[in-house]
Amino acid sequence: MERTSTRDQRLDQCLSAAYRAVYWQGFGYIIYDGQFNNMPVEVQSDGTGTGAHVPAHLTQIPIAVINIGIDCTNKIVKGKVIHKGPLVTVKPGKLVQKAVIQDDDDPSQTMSINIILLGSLAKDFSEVVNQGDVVTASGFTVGKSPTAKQDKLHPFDLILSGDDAFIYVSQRSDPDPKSSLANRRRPTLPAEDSKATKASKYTYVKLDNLKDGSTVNVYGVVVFFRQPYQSRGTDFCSSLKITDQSNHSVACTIFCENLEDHPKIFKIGDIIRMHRVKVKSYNNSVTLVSTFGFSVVTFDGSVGGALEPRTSSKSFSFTEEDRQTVEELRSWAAGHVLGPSVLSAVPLSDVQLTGYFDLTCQLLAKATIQNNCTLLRVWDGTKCPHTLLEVIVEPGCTEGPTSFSKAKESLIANVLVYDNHAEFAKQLKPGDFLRIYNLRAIPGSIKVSGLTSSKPVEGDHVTLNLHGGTSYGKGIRVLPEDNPDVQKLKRVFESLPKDEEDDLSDSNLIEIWGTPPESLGVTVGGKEECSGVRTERSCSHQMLPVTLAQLKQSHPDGSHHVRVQLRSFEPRRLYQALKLFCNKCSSLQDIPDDELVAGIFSEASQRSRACRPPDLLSGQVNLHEESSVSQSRVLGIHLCPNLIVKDLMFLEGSTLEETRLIAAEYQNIVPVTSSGDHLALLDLSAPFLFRDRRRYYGCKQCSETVLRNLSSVSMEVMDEKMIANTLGVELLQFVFVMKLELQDATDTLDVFLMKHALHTLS
DNA sequence: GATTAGGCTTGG
Repeated sequence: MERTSTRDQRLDQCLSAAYRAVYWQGFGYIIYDGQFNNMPVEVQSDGTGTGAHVPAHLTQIPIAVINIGIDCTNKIVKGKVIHKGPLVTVKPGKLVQKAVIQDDDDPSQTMSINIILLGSLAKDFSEVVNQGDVVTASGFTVGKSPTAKQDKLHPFDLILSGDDAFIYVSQRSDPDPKSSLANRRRPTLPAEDSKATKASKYTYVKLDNLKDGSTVNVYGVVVFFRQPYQSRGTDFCSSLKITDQSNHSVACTIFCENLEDHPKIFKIGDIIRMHRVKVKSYNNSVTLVSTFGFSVVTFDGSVGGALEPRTSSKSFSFTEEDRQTVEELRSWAAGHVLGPSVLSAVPLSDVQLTGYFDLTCQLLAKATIQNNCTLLRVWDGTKCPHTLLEVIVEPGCTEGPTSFSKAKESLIANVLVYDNHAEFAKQLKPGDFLRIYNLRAIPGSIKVSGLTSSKPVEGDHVTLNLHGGTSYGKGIRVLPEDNPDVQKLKRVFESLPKDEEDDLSDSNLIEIWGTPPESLGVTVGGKEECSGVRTERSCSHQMLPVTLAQLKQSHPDGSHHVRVQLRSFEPRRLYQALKLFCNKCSSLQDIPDDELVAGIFSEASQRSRACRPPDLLSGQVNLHEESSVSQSRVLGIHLCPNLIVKDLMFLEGSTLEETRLIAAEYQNIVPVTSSGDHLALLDLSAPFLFRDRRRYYGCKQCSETVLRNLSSVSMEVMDEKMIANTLGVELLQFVFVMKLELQDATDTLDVFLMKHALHTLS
């Protein structure tokens, strides 16, 4: 950021908006404070099955060709809604709705893509569109899918936001009688429906009616489960136990090669539907074992919960009858004790000194402790009443932030996971929402090969361990964003007081300040090895990322989350990032160099006449310079009568160097010049105050300096703010400013990062 | 159309 007028002007222009909008959150990501564009978006909900409302000039493109580079202008994407997530309030008034659509025109094409709807469109969509509807989207943008790895769907997302975005609902096959909007639509009988009707109707056997050797379809409520684990054969194995209204409980063993195909069970009480399980007798009990063509779908078990099927099945049928079955099982289960674990979900604040429990939490950081032991640093927004194990981690072993603010740190629990769970933890990423099953709270602290430090043995201590093995369902599961418990957690996090220093504490700043920029790895990375600008940093924000193109269209006051590449940054050296900022007029300027300041002092010194203002205590010091005896100068020293001598001194006629030397001895020096009988401050390009070895500057534009009636001045606290206030100076703030040039596939964006820096300068 | 597993902890 070299000092050029054009650059300064640009900075000035940008800053008033950018200052409000952009916060320094570590250099890895940006929060852009703005609201989603709230333009009304029409959802055409009374389609007749022909897509007649879609304007003719729009061209349909297949889902398979969607790519970040495509031109989305006048393009439409059509697909059947195979999954509809809940309407999520990211922040008050900011809605997000996620759905998955599948290419419906080409049955051989099974590619599905996530569509993300923002703002009012999200709300409309959530009210009007049902699973099974065929929708046509236009005015979308394409973003990289952050969940592609997990959901195995399309590598890109369709993002619908703002007034260009439209959803045309052209068909639906499964009317929801509860939706009044849906009822307004004409009953449709498109090909879709006949296809659905053709699908063989499944019959489900109650659990008290299982005949040995038969292959059946069943519904049940989960009373026990363990996460799938690698069997000694070719498959992963899940074992679970289910029950139903017959009160019989049946053990099930499921073998599937792919983890994806295993039942996605999150908690006891989940509802499960299995197709093609074989009834086998073992130890005089009936069991169910998966057989060829096995498929499974699970649902949340809470009464009134969303009816979101969790399945990897591409072709998946769900009828009104299914809906009823699920609801009936939910109601039935609500009145029955399903197992001890149903009560085992415990927040950190309720952790007992001894016992096992399930913890729903967010992973903030993780670290390898030993070959078979990984530390998970997690939180759920509540504070554990017991002293938790502290773990010392060797440098370079941590993924995610290595330190947090005090406030956040007090909410973080260290969980040690062993063996198979340490192995599983390799795939976890900071920010993931987790449920840790059968976590054990052990009273007292345990040393882990000298790597843990026990606090003084006072009060209650507790260590959280997830021991190896899968007995009692021990395990870890990553919960999806739309999970109701995850939503709850997010709300808790949002309600916590904002923690400004969370990502860049003072100590971190000081560390950066003292570190050559080259070794900072450009600070884009949160990982230890910051070797280049492409290091990835994940953060714990829960907003869906938007593209830069979308961000540029938004109003500049809300929060956005972008995933971008850093193209360039300025300045290259951190000290060059230090600027002066005026809170009043938002102007930004460089700190004047000593040469300029010395010139101002020198000029003022020559003008000075060492006057004696009537309201101050004044004295003079005659200076005879050895080098030129002919020239002597007079330093004027003025003190406020009602202030202690050392507290504030107005120094007249001194050079910069002299001022600096005197300022080393006296606490507050205000350099002045005289005009007639009155004192005046120097040109405000020079510091107006030398205090505690720091120099303070005032805004030329906003200051209205007054150095009269100083006799009546009294200050309760003598600090730079009070002094500036007394003198009519608008105090300039020290700030770090960096300019980043960001890019993604859609656009580039210049971003200014600002952070108040005063407390780090010494 | 073979095989896997068939809950039930204690320890870093």
